[in-house]
Order: sequence, then structure tokens, then C-alpha cells
Amino acid sequence: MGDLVRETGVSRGGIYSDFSGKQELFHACLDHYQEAVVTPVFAQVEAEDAGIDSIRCYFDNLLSGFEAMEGFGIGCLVGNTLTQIDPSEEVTQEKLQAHCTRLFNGFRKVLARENGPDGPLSAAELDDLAHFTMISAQGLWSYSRLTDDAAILRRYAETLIASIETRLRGAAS
Amino acid sequence: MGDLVRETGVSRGGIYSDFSGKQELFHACLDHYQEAVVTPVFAQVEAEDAGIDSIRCYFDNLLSGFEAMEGFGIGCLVGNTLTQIDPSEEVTQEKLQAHCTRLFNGFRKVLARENGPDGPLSAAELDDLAHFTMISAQGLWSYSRLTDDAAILRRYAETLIASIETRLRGAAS
DNA sequence: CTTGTTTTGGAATGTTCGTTCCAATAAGTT
DNA sequence: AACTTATTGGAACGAACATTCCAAAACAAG
Repeated sequence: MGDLVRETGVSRGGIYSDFSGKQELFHACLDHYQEAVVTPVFAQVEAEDAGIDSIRCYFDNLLSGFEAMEGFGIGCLVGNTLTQIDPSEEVTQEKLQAHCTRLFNGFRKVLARENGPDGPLSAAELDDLAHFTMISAQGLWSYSRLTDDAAILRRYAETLIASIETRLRGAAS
Repeated sequence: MGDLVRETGVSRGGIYSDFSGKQELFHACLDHYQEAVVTPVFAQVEAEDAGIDSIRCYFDNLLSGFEAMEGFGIGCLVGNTLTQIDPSEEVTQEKLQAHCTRLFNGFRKVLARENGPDGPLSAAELDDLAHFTMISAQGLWSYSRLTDDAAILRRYAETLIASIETRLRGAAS
């Protein structure tokens, strides 16, 4: 709380008059992160006419972020919270789930569009592939905290996208 | 610390006579986790003659664990630590890196063996694929904390292994 | 049994930190 | 200016908790 007062310039009383306590404040942070950070970077994937390039572009943006920083990263607020929160803290848990569902839906729509009406992938396979993309992004964020070699992360993303494209082209499931 | 005393039955003084403090104790926990948890479950992948089935089997064991528990999981000590530790805590950071390197090497050897001397994949591609497997496992652990639907996790692992096999069979990179 | 050595249970200490409180100050209103 | 209403800076309080300490109990050796 002292850090917050110092960094934001808002007084302790000010914070406590707007939020009932740290917990509520944190929930508000997650909401704010969603619109201030996730929405801009994910908007292209969520665009009505987005194709597979929007996914490539999404990962490319993440990677530019990794490459821009020196040393180790601090990860993503959602991803970090995911492995820090007590699973019984339901409000937070639901916000994290909403985030993951949002990513899933975004990827899912793009993949379905790219697959087309008579593509090689069934609805269930599209679900799997969208989950695969979403969960892989989570792995990427985690590992970005441990390596300062952004090239590894970039190749990870390339491998991921290549395997998505292979599936869309109709390789064996 | 109170929890430790209660759960282990060791007295406070006992703990502090064996370890200088919480930090050293935690480092010892990571080491212990490595040999008590990671080694048994990863041994098959590290076996001299392990093939791709050992990787399948490795993920299958993880998934059996996910399926066996009800509700949300608590994740993996290494994976959780990865997103909880201050990156400037070097001792821990090095232990986490050693863990990831271990997984990478294990997967890498299996993939190289499976690829054979004249397989479709270059050394660099084998590196990529081993990193891909290792980082994907991390994503799996993370997401296992958020869903109680183990089927999603299982399909994730199946998708991962399918894409590894596709690559080994020589699909486009 | 006696003496010396470990180990224990838990009180005591010191620190960190979330939260509350309030006098002082600033801002707004008539 | 006079008065009311926020806002601030920071002291104060209380809870949580890591660490230390120690008298009592358990144990070991002779």
C-alpha cells in the first residue's frame, strides 16, 4: 500500500475512500488491465474480419514487448495472478476465467473463419485449436519471466503458428 | 511458518536449527521437489532409449493427476514459483532455469532420437520443438489452476503431441 | 540414577503492513 | 471574506508473521 501511495501520488485516505480495501482495489486493477492492456492488443484478433494474420500479429506484438525490455520480464498481470491467487477466491477466479474465455472466443472465431464452411477442421477441432492457442500464450508469458533470450520466445510463437497453419491446411489430427 | 510447524510436526526451533530462515528453507524445498516429484515423473523421458511414447506418457501422467483431483488444481511448485518470485532473487531463478533446462534436454534427446540421423528436422528445429514442448507444459500447468475440466487439458496435450508428430513426419516448418 | 545433550512447545520480540483516524490544508460555494 | 466540504500527510493502531529465546521435557551415555 505504501508503494501505491508513493507511485500514484494518491493519499492513503484517498485510496480507502474509493475502495473498501486491497481486495476490491485489486479487482478493479484486473478490470482496468482488461480494457487498458488486453483490449488494445487483442482488438485486431477480435475484429469482425480478422484472419490468421491477426493471430500472427498478436504474438508479434507480445514479442516486440519482450524484445524491447532488457533482462527478465515481469509477465502478464492475468497470467501472474493465475498462479498466485488462492483458487477459492471466486471473484478473481471468475475474472481470470472471463479473460481466458475472451481469448478463446477471439481465436476460435478467427480459426473458424480461416477454416471456412468446408474446411478440414470440425467444430470440436476448432475448439481444441483455440484452446491450444490460448493456453500456449499463457506458457509464453510464464517463460518470458525466466529467459532474457527473446529469440527463444519468438521461435516458440513461430512454431505455434506454424502448427496452427498446418492443422488448417488439413494435416493429420 | 505456523502452517509448517503444524503440518510437519517439527518445532519452530527445529526448523530454524536446520535452516537459516524461510528463504533457505524454500530453496531446499525446490531441490527436494526436483528429486521427489520431477525425477520420478520425468525419468521415462530421460531414459537412454526413450522414444516419442515417453513424451506421450509423461503428459498422460500429468493428466491423470489433473483428472484425479476434484475442483481446481494448485499447479506445480516450479511453475507457480516462476510467476511469483522476484526475478532478482537469483538463487531461485537459477533453480528454475535448471529445471527448464532439464526438461528441455530430456525432450530434446527424445526428439533427436525420434528424428534419426537423416530426419526432416535440423538441429535448430529440434531445439525449437524441444522448447515448444517444455514451454507448452508450463502453459498446461498454469491453466490447470483455472479449469476443472480436465478434458480440455487432455485435448491440449493431444493437440501438442499431434503437432510434434506432424513435425517429425516432415510437415512444413 | 546422574549428568550432559537435544529437542520441544510456546511465549516474547521485532518487523511489516493493512487499515483507520485526524488535524491541517486545500478547494469550492455564497 | 466566511463557511462548508473534500483531500492530504502522516501518525497510530492492530493483525499477521518471521525470528529468537528459554524453561521444561525427552533422550543418551556413563
